[in-house]
Amino acid sequence: MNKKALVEALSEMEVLLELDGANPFRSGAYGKAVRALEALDTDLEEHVENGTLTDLDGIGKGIAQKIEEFAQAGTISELEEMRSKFPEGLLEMTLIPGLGPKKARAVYTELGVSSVDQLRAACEDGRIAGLKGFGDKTARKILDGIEQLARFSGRHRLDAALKAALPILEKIRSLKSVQEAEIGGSLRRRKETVGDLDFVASTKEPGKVMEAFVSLDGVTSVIGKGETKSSVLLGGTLQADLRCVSGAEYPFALLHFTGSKEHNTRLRQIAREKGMKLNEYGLFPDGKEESLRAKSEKDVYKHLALSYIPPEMREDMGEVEAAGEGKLPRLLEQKDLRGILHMHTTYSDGRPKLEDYAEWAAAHGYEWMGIADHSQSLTIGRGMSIERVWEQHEEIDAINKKWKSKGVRLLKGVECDILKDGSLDYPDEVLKEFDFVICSVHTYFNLTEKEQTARVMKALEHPCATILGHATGRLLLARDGFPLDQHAAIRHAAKTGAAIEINANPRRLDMDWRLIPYAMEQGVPITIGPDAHRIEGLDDIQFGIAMARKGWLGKRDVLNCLSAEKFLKFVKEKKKRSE
DNA sequence: GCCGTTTTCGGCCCGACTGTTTTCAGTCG
Repeated sequence: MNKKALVEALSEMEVLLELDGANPFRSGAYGKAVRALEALDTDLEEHVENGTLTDLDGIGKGIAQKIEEFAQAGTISELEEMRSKFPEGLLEMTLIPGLGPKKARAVYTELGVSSVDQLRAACEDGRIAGLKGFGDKTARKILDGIEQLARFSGRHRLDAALKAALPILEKIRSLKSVQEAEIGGSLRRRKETVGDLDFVASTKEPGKVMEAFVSLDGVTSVIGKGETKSSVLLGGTLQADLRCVSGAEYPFALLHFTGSKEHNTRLRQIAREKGMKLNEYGLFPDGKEESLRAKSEKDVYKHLALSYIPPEMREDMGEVEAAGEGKLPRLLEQKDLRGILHMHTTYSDGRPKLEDYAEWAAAHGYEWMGIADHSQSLTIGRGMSIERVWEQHEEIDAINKKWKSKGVRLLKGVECDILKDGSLDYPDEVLKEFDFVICSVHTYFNLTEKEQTARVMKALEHPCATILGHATGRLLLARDGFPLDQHAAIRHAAKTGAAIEINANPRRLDMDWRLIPYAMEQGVPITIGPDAHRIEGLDDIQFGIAMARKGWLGKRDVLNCLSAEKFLKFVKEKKKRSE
């Protein structure tokens, strides 16, 4: 069964029910089920076969039945029925910022408007402004929303968002009236893509801060400006929100605006169970108007009898329960890493010379660098011929001699293409000369899921295959990955003793962090690779670490934290296991 | 539609801002 299609179908149910004016808790239940499915780190099909769907939190009898129907028939009869009630264009209309299901339904029933184009016309000729509950400003807002929808998908890559946010944070912090300020939202949680930028600040003069915020450089329009909250558009495409609170409220506000929404909901439920109310201003015991005090987020969690949950984990994927039982892992930190692997040099399509990486490692306190240039068949990446491999190995030996006293070592790796039939891109006698082999798919993306899965699994069976590189080949916001049964690939990695890479390049961040818990459960170790083609690309390791943290990884789970000798020992053991 | 030793009904997290109202609904996060 196609999980993505199922998620889309259930999401559509949610919107259609909203349009239909159904009980909001009923439509919301579909949203909750969708999140449960997205967070699912086990095999969906197993749940369907074993009839254990209702074990999942948020999936009850009704939705389980619909999932089973979808698995059988490929569609859901009630969905088909609902679809016939509303024209297709209405769904698209609800994507327009500022236009929700209620207004969409009103323009449809009152004016017969059933597409974005018709809606634009109705805004322009004044019909919208004439509707009850609508006005000139609403019509204009809808037009703006339509334009915004057409111009960009609404999401931004983590690296771009961070780059835009940091200078703004600096400016907010530099304001005299601001005491503390921080980035919140999905950016603080280090999601691989973010919708907008959120900032939280503590101040005694929110008006001044609001004024300064809406007049920042780069602000192209002001979406809203209130006494304590403002939203602006940066460069016409990126929305930024700032919320101001008092110093005492700040920890609660930071927690609230970091989210996720689902995490907050869980925290509020816990607060209620303890006879308290949690909101962005404080934590209030029932009947009292004064909040419990907190100096930091840590104190808020403490009041709820939870250990501190780092922002990256706040996705309601079991972290609240684990924090309640004191079972949160100690998350990976940059200082835990001893080596970095997966970088390209002038031997293939990278800009740095081999020795540049040795220098960088010495300057940044790393013990080893796993060089991994492209293999011979990837001509577009200037892959290495066998002769070039020998040349590179000689040069690495020479560099290692020179750098030994500085405690830096280059490892002779390769990013070896997985060919169409699942075989590797060099003969065995060449492969065995590498210290490690990252296997990656760069070609034939259009095979079926079954074929791709078999292809990747076969590659992992090769004794010399150490690591599966960027598992799906996805490019965030640009290209979907090729179809791959990642659960099966993970199980096969476990069986063959292979590791799986978190490709830290912010365009990829592949394998997806949501699959990491499953890899851990199966006992598959993880490597973090920047896939660097320039020296600056090595800084991308931070994004890989962030994904590792989102996947609850600690020092023990990540091969980068081993010494070079221990890492090579891992490679050897893998060879033995697959032979 | 989901959920449950306050359980099979009656709840379901909470608040800011906007635009339209004349006290509030809709949208968003």
